[in-house]
Amino acid sequence: MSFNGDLFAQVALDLPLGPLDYRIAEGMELVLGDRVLVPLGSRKLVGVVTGFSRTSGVEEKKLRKITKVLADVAPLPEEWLRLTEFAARYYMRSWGQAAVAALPPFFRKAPGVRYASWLKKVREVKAPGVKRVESPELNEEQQSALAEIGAARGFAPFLLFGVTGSGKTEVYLNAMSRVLENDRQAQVLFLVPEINLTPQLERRVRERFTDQTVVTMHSELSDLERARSWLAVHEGRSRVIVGTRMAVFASFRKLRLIIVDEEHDPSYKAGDGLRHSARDLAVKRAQLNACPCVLGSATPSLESWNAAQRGAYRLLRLTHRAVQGASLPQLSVLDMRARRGEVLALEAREAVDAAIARGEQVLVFINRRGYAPTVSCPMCGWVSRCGHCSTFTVFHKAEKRLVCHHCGSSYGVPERCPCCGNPEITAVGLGTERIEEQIAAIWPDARVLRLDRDSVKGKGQTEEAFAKIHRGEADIIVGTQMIAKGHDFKRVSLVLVLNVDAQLVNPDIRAEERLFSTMLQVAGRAGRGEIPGSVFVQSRFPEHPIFSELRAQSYEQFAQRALADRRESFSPPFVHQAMLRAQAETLDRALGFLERAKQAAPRGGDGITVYDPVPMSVMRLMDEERAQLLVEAQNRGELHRFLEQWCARIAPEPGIHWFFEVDPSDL
DNA sequence: AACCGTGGCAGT
DNA sequence: CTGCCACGGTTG
Repeated sequence: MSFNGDLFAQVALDLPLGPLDYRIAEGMELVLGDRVLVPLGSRKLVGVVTGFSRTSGVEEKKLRKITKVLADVAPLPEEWLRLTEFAARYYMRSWGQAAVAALPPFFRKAPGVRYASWLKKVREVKAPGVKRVESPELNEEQQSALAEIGAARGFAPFLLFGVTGSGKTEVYLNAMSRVLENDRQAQVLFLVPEINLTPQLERRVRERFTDQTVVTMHSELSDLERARSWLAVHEGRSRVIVGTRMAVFASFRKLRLIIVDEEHDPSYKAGDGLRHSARDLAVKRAQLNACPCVLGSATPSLESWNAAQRGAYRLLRLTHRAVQGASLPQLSVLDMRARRGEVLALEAREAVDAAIARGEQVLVFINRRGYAPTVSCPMCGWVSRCGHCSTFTVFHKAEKRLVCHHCGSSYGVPERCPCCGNPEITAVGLGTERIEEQIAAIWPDARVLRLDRDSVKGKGQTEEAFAKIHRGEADIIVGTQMIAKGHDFKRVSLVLVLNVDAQLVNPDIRAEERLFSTMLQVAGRAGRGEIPGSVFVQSRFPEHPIFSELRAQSYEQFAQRALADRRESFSPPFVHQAMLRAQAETLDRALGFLERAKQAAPRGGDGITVYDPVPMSVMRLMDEERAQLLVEAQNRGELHRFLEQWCARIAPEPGIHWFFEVDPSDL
């Protein structure tokens, strides 16, 4: 559809309103998907043309003219409009909020005086010189996975389930290569959880496609770089894009394949804005493009695993480690019940001694930054809390600060208890800093390296720290999640996992799934080279079924049990959920609003359950009190019909900020 | 969401 | 009488 004597255009703007009608000036060239500059009140905003009409239901005097067509960039393609329209409906936002937010900042802001010269810079492509690498023969399993992807016609979702080191990346790269070779215009989208934690993945893609302009898209790029990548893909100059969750909204000429690496990773879920799941939208987008979508993981999300079991996704398995000489590590659980106060069990200490003596490296994994999760007064029970959030503040010893990990506020450490004056306040619990300190005390001659968000600032330092490990310049590495992802540590033979118990008793239904996935990922760091690996997990719940599943390195066993639990407890993926969330100055205001909203809810069918409003687990965040209300439905279509009707009936209240979160990931 | 206009109230 | 702020309604 394009402008054809129509008088009005519908323009989607970044407002909680549907597209607005604008008059088209005589002689103005305009097509669907054009970015336009329009007046709104006293403002000038960039919007996207979503439709045309001969008439408008809006009063004559209200209608205003489109100021300008931003025609120096091609219009957004139809497929992109369909995607953003779908995302807006699905996640309960206006089309404009989904569409305009999906554009890089440079293209969603009203052009300034230097727009033209900037656009020239945006069109300059910088191609880093990389040597081509042909990365190895495929084994039989990899070949058959590749053949199935290659044989797919139209929309075809795959779940590539492959153990750590089984060579999923090779399958991705070959599938991409085929698509790029078969069609000179075809483009591929490669989604990754966090690009900075997997710099070698980006490098592998670049080394493989040296004849292509490979671009990246993630939040750490500057506005100029993001605009550059976006435009290169939009104009078809780049056919390979590697990016984080925002990249699912890139604009393509001819998207023919989507890869979602580590599809289970929680960072695919956006914690702000639309609150979308990039993985789910990737599947939807593949459907809109009638192309294959490959979701890959060693520990798939239970949603994807279930979809594969139902036959909705085609399951591809890689069961062998493709890495030469690598073997699965031996995993043992150390019962910590009888050893209160001990940080490291005797067996763990002996294993560290032995590994160091052999000149091998040890990884100590603890998923908590700082020295201790809180400081407390043993006399009166006072604990350090954030002044802006309902959270404890974490003690960071090196900086001598108490830091809120939710809002970032930091406080001085009091000399004595602010409550009773007791001069002996103590650090409670363990963090990476404290483990580093204790390990240095037990093994004074070992070279200890700590790797977490506080010890390395920025990409350069992170890469340098990893390089140090690879060069063998550290004996014991203490770290968080950061050390779990993607790295092939050739000299690591022993992994210690501390402090998993908090996750085992976490009421969040997804906590166990996340724990299983991180533990398996961490365990996979041991024994990737010539050296056989072993893993020790310390827990006070050694009988928990998750450990036998881990010991067997059996994701399938875990998934079967976890899915049975989910089915029994009527949890996702067997029900569909949405959350109505409200923020206000006081908790009572937020809860009161939700209660009134609940009263206004339409009569849902039997398949809909509307729960009572409750405070969120972190009730106060940055001086805002937060509460939420859960809605569950047997059927997704029914849930969305219900939400749409409900949304229209919710009366806004002053001082209340509210929104829906569809498919919430943490309750 | 961001802006404007209204109206209440404090300060001159 | 003026100026400031808070609130509520509107934006095409």
